[in-house]
Amino acid sequence: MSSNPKSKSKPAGDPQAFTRAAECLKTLAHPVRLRIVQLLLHGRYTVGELAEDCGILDNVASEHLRLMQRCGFFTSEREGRKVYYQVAQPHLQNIMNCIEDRFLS
Amino acid sequence: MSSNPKSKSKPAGDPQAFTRAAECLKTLAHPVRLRIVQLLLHGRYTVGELAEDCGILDNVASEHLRLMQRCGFFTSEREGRKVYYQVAQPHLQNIMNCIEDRFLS
DNA sequence: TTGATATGTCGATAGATGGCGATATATTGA
DNA sequence: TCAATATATCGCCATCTATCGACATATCAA
Repeated sequence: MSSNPKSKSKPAGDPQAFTRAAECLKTLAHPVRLRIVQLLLHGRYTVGELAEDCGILDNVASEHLRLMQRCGFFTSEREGRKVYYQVAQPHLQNIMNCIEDRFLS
Repeated sequence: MSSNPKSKSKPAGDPQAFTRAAECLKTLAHPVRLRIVQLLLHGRYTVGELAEDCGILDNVASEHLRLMQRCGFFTSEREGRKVYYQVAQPHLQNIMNCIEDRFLS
């Protein structure tokens, strides 16, 4: 009998997968970006609308959105001079549910 | 009719809660720390065992563990000269399930 | 006690990150 | 065309982060 009965066998772990996961989590791990994800899970918003809600400059919001878009979280559509962002990664809802469950309730 | 039918009302968001959530997520957002969480969700391990599995120096593993312990992820128990770490935060399993679902399968 | 093992802490350093101002691009309307 | 609006990008800089080597502490066994 091992002193560690739960782990007769260690879970397999592909280091590259952990690296990719960590990159996406790091992108999520910012208060403004979490708020943006929460908002976009409830609808479409423009850069300016998100910036105003978060109390940040438009260009800063634009950079946060670009980071998250690179992770595949969002897509964007231009309508006139405005650009609407929306959620593209289905798992974002699950992860946000976990976060809200732990921190926002 | 709004052009944004999903969000008649924006979700409430306490900025401090987002800050706390972001701090914990940032702690999780590191490939080695993700692997450590995964291992500890399957059993108890010592600093040296975790370091060896991750291919890092013992003192580096110790620092990762200290960071995560500060977030309340783990507790530790000394047994002789070894220190065993184990999961203390119940939500870790849920969040790790989401991450494994997205990246490790 | 002494030496070996296991873990923890500290200081230094390289690299990454976040936010700002300035500037660039795109779109619309006068 | 020109000016106004909305978004995106760039360079700079202050701050944070990860890692390492060195050292400190704790425990055990001879």
